[in-house]
Amino acid sequence: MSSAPQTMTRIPIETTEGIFMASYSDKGLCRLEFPSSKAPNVSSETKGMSESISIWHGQTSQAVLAILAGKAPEKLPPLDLRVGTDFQKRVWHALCQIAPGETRSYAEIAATIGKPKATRAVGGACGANPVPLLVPCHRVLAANQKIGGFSGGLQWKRLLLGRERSVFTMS
DNA sequence: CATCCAGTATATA
DNA sequence: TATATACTGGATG
Repeated sequence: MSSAPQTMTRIPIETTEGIFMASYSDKGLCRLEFPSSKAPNVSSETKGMSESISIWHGQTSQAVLAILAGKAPEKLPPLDLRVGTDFQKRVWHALCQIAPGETRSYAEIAATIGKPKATRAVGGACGANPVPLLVPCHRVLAANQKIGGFSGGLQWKRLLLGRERSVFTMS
């Protein structure tokens, strides 16, 4: 597959923690980004937006806000996860099974997908997760409930876990 | 707590 | 194909 010009629509999501950026393709939510900076402009031009994307964005916004509040999202938009190996998809799917307030270890996730030794690979899959929050990669702690690391910024992991009243150990 | 080694998947050259 | 890397885990000092 070589360069497929996808019509990506980027729409900001305003939250109490900042402006998230949601990218949609014609298949669904393709990527979700943490607030990069102060996000000065919030154009949110809904001109060339299709109806589908408008609906998806509503669901995404609701889901993000719910998660930031420490609750489980009621509904999720279709995720366009064509990018990603079978292994990664298995990992992401396993992450979605973690209930709010619950935490799992990378070893547990690895065992769940049938690769109990691929703990490190699981970490890599989490880091490659294009849709954080919706796929609760932040609920995955290292062994012994250590906070571990987080590609999007350790700060987010701590914040989200705190929102869900999850307990974790400092490394 | 700091270091080192083990075993797996992915990215890049 | 070879090498480096990753949101690890376990053993060791």
